[in-house]
Amino acid sequence: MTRRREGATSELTLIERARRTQLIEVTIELVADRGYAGASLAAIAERAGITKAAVLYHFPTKAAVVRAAHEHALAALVADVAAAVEAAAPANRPAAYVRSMVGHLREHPRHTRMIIEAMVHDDGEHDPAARWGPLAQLIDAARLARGASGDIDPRTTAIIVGGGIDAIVAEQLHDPDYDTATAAEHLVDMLETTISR
Amino acid sequence: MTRRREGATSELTLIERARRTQLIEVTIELVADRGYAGASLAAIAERAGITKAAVLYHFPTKAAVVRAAHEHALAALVADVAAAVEAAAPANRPAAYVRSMVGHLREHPRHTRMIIEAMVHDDGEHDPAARWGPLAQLIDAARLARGASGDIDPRTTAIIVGGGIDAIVAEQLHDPDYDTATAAEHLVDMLETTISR
DNA sequence: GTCTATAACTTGATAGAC
DNA sequence: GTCTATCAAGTTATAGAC
Repeated sequence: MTRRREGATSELTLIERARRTQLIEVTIELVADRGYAGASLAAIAERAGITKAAVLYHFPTKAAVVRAAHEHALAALVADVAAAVEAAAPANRPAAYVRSMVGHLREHPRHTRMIIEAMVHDDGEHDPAARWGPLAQLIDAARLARGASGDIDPRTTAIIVGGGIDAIVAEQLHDPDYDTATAAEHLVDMLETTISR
Repeated sequence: MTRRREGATSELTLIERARRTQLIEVTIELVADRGYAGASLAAIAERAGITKAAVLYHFPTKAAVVRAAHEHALAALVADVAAAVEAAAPANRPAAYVRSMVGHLREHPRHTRMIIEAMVHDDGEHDPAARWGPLAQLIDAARLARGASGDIDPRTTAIIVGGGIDAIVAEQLHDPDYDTATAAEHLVDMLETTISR
């Protein structure tokens, strides 16, 4: 009975890749629907149409399944935002960051819940600086490019804006009619005013 | 074997009130330390120094214990913020709201975790408008008092600022040295600039 | 008013048949 | 490669003794 290691995706057969992908997808759906607590091994197996033991054949532990699901959702977000940011001029990158992140989260609501759940629940392992660090750097660079001279704290600005993004997305999760694009522009306005000082 | 109903606190004896209070306190601590998932009936009973059955004598279900703990933390926050807001002139109330909420959450970190956990996890029952509604009203009133005329959306402003408050407090939870007072002033600045238009 | 004892169930995980 | 069968440990909750 061979047991799949957590990494080493390069050595997996096609059907194993498919199963892993399927398990990651149902786990994301499950976490989005019922939260971390509702994503039990039994529930994951049921949604995938296989047994608990079969799930644990493809992943060493339940935690590994959830971790893989989280990493999948996060990687998609990071790739999307990074592409949008790099396509913008340095002075406009903070705005591009806000717009693309709100846009991505709106377009992938289940990924969003997965990421939020992991952020809140992943005990200790989560580093907040990983969240606000990149935006803080973009703000610094943008201010340099614009020649702004006031003394703002990029860390706090990034933290506040990050929280604003989360809140906008959370609102849209509850009220699908909420206009996140306009809200994002509102947030961009506030950010622009702050960093232009 | 009489069974306590959930409400009707007025009819409780003194020692029952003490037990209820104690159970609420240990539950808040437990949720703050280990999250919703870690706050099992067994854990609550152990911290309170009684048995699981004894806990369920004072509350009908485990969910009722957690609900009571959440309501306790929330009531303290609301009372504190309401007092600070009412003490301020209408034009300054949005700022008072931000300062007092950040201040309260900083001074009661365990209550904070409890409230966040409930916000994220309380399935569906939670109404986001209850969060941004009051601040949106304060913003409206402040703009009226100042004679501001631009067209901002109080709802979105309130949502963004609420998210900013959460993010500041979350950061302080992870880095106790983070200066939330200064961060709150930063957020107040952004808010003031927005609503003065 | 608080306990012991236990019911009834779910959890994640393993061993071994096929 | 996926299954059945089983596991020990955890969960909430109840019944009834004291």
